[in-house]
Amino acid sequence: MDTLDTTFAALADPTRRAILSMLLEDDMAVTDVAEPFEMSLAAVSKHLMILQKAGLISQEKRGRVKWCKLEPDAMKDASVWMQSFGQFEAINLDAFEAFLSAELSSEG
Amino acid sequence: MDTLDTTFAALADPTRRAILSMLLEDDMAVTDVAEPFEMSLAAVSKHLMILQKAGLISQEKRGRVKWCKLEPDAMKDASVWMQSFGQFEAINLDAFEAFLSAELSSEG
DNA sequence: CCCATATTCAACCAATTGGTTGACCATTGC
DNA sequence: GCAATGGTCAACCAATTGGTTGAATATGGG
Repeated sequence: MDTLDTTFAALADPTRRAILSMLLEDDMAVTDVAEPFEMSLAAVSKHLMILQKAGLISQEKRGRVKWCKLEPDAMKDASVWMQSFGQFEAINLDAFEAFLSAELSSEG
Repeated sequence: MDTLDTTFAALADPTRRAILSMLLEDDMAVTDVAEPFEMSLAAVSKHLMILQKAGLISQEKRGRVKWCKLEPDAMKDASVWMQSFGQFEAINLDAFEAFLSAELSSEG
């Protein structure tokens, strides 16, 4: 299972991206995640499954409530992959990292 | 048409990602793009259409040959969107843009 | 215990996706 | 002119996707 496949596929749906944005604020219960969407709870539950399988969220059941938590690290591989394209075409990663450390040290 | 939808969907297929990687090297004719894949030319042609509609490549016909060119800027929105989830020091865009200007000015 | 709440499961459906094949159109070169 | 080359179109197919509904499961509270 290529993780880039599942990551990009998970991100290709606007409902799922909206859910991720919501979770950026705070962890949420499934029912609360579903509330703003004009679709059934079951549909949102499926979206959450897809996000979980992609590793983009984790879910923990406490009592009868299942809490959803953003797992932003799961975006890293996809982000790095994209980085080799884009306006990053000419990027020299080593140089960029050196630049970043220079920035950090000068910012004190 | 949400461009994030089409961008992420386009990137969710391994064949299309492979094509983009190939085009990173150089512009290519449709037939040459198709050559390494174990699928019909028509199938690859469809993939190229999807990439083009997502803006990730452009295609220009010269004679009977259609040339495919990577259009990396089309990844920018998606990249920025992902970046809002943080954690990725390495692709901090502000820093990256500063890096690019520094690169440009030093290259003369 | 019993009801309400929280969530998933299962069956189903329409639309989309990723592939095939064969016909078709455009261009090039002998 | 005509055959070969480059590429798309159209019809088709199986698998997947994103949604529905109704039933099922688990938990919590009076």
